[in-house]
Amino acid sequence: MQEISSALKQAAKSVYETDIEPEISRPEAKFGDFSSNIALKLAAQLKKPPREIAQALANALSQNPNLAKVELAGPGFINFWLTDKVLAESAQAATRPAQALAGQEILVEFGDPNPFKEMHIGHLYSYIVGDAIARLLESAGASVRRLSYHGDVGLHVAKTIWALKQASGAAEFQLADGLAADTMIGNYYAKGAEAYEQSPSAKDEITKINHLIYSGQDPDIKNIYEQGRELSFKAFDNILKLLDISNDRRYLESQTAEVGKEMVQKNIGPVFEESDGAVIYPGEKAGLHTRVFITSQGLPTYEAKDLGLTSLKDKDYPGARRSLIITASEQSEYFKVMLAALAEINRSLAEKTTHLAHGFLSLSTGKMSSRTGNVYSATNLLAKVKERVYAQYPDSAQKDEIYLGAVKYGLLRHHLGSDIVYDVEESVAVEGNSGPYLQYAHARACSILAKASELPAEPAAIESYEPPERLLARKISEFPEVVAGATAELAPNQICNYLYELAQSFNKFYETSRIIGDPRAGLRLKLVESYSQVLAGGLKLLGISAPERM
RNA sequence: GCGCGUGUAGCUCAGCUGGAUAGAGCGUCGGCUUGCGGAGCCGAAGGUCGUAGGUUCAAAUCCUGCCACGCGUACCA
Repeated sequence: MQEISSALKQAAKSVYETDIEPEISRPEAKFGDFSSNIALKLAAQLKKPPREIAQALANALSQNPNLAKVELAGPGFINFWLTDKVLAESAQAATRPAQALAGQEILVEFGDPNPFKEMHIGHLYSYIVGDAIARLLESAGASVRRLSYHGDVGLHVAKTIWALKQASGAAEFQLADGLAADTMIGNYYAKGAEAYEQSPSAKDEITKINHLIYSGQDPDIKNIYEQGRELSFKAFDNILKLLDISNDRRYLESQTAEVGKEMVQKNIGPVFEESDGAVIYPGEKAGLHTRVFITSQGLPTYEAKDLGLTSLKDKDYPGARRSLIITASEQSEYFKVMLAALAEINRSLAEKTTHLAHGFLSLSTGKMSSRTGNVYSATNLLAKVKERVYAQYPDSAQKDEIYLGAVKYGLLRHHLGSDIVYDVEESVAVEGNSGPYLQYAHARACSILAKASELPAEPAAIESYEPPERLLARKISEFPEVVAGATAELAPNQICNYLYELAQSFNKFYETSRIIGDPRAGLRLKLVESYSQVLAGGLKLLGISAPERM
């Protein structure tokens, strides 16, 4: 691809004395392996018919030994066919990802559930998509630091602690294990939140607890708080371990408050303004919202704290080239304001920081009500899918890989910005575009390879492909480009699309091409091998396992 | 009101840095199996790409207006 591009560039230069960066694309199979619209682009500039230009450029490339055929088509496209030999080589090499980000340190913040509350499905989505993006960056050679940020202060904490005090204190936490710990915390929060709404006396007590948490004066509260926070994080760890998602460092809101407040106060005048006793950033001057950074009571808001967080990250990772923050899209506007303020304080830090918004996740059945904290929890969703998969695969040793793959793929296959309506049945359906479908596709290929390995090796020296073989080889060879594109655009769903198409290509090939025992077994086995490696590699980028049987 | 996002087949979604006849899954209808895992393959029906304009050789894709839905809009996070 690179080679065709530079050859075209050369040709344009020598024939027409013009500099242009040719666009090469992957057209439908009938239009060749690669295609360029360069002649159409040049037509206006050179004031010549596009087909004439295309013909001249095609002639210049027709002698290239790696190309089997160069043709004109349509209004002036140039279509290229690789020789089967070159195609075979590129399919073989497809499993090696390009190291475009080698040596770069990149920070990725995602997940961000709050302790003293249950992790809900929005956090689950954020974790899964953030992890996939981190994996993409890692595959390109980057050193990724997975970070998260947690609201460990505030009214929600007081509500949970109030409910804990009503029960027997944090001691009960000790009893819960695995995913149950998270559910238990959620239950306490729900009790506290309900009491806060329903009972004036409870509301007073909760407000009082909130102050005591800040002051740290009451040893009993302090004890419950510290234990509760630790156990909350343990509960999150249990979920993350299950999901095979790692987390390098947690930042806490209680750490960022002072740093952020200081940053704001130092910049009152040049950046921030005082208004009605509060300190604000006048975002309206730049078409953004004006937001409060320090309240009239002198407390830093989330805005100020997040400013502090960027500074903490910068101190901890001074060499980081980029810093991504992944959250739900409801925070998009807010982040623009925060980053605009940051740009005025520390331009280079703001420039390397990017906010990435994902859509809202809901379930095709069941509504969420966020009023009482009765949101749909991550553990509920996982349990539901697990139950469904366990019923379908009672004897499989891969039950857990299957249900986790179903959840991850079901979320990741969507475009990042759009809202998702998650359908449990669809996500576990084995026929259709699902995680289990791809896992099955992989297991089937592995089973062929396992059988073949028991037989004597077949020679692979066949010079040319039959059509179904060629289509599969072509699809396999696209993998590195797809990964590069998905990484550049931070779009894991492009990997999903590709893998699904890849599996379809394989199934078509498989339908017509006998492998074991066929005279072409050697060549075909090589294809199956590359295919299963690429499929497994692609699934790995999504954080999905590729079982050899299921 | 203003800002951001979304609007593509009955349903769920790809495609959006302009390119060839707008794709897939589910669902519907029809076909394929004395064989490597049929969880598959082949075919049919199904589309004013929200809408009206504009730019262009070429628009689902870019620009503008309008409509619908979601989110945000100063002391919550």
